[in-house]
Amino acid sequence: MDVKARSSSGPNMVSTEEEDLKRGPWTIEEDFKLFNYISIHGKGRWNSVAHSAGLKRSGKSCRLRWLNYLRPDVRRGNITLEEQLLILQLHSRWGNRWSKIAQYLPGRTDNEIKNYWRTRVQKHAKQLKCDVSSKEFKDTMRYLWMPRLVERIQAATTTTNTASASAATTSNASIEQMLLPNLSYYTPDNASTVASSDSIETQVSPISDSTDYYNGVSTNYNPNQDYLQANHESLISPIGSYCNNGDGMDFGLMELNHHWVRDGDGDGLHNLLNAEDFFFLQHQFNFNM
DNA sequence: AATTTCGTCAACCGCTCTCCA
DNA sequence: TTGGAGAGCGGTTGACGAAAT
Repeated sequence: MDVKARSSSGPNMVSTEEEDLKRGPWTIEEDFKLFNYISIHGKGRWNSVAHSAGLKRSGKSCRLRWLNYLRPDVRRGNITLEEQLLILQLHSRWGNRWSKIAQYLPGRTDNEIKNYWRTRVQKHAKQLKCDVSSKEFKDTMRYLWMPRLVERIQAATTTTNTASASAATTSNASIEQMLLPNLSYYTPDNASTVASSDSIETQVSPISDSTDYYNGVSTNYNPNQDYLQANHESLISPIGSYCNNGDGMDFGLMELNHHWVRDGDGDGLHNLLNAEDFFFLQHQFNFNM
């Protein structure tokens, strides 16, 4: 938050002609008010939502809080390998179009993806002593990093196969559909074709037109539900109240989220690059310089 | 054990876009 | 056609916990 910009009217408050607007971290009570208001009335105009919900917040602030934290379909937790790969692919295509990239990662927010890129990817670019926008770094991502991620995803999938054949059938289908075309996509042999093509758009599908893509995962995970219910016993259940108010309460999206494997793979063990990967990449990168 | 540095993430700002009267 | 209001987007910042010294 921008402390410098805060008014002298009090902590976390900013003066306006109409009222003092609160800023800074949201309290549980504020979350509760906003969540319950939208559960009952839907979203509407954010300024009126803020006012009607009894929040001394700007509409902008309410919108952001809803989108990044409170909405039922938001996913929290570590970025999975599949998501990492997708982010790299989509960023190579669109650059810093975070909201566009986020459309392809159900439940992830543009803010989260942006943070991920800045903290993880840019960090590794720095470690490799190159600019994240340089050709060298992009080539490293394309020809080394992404195939490496695919290998690890496939390895993880193989492990899953051993553990559970039926679950792996679904998982394999999803991963292969998403990733295997990209394995051939990111090869030096077809680099010139790839660099100028629109092929990514044909390989990954946005939420709106790819229902097949998300089939078959049974996990029902709603962290916000956990959070809010843990803190507010009287809170209206998202499940119970969202289905019929018709203004953006999209439980279809919650179903779509289930596509992503939630097995804890996004933890330290599977961060963007583990030590082995990093040495591998560093060696390759220096070799290519 | 205390201090410093680093990494992550929530939330803000300012700008642009879109819609509507 | 135009101007205002609201929404959305990308960049940036500060708080805070974890890791390192």
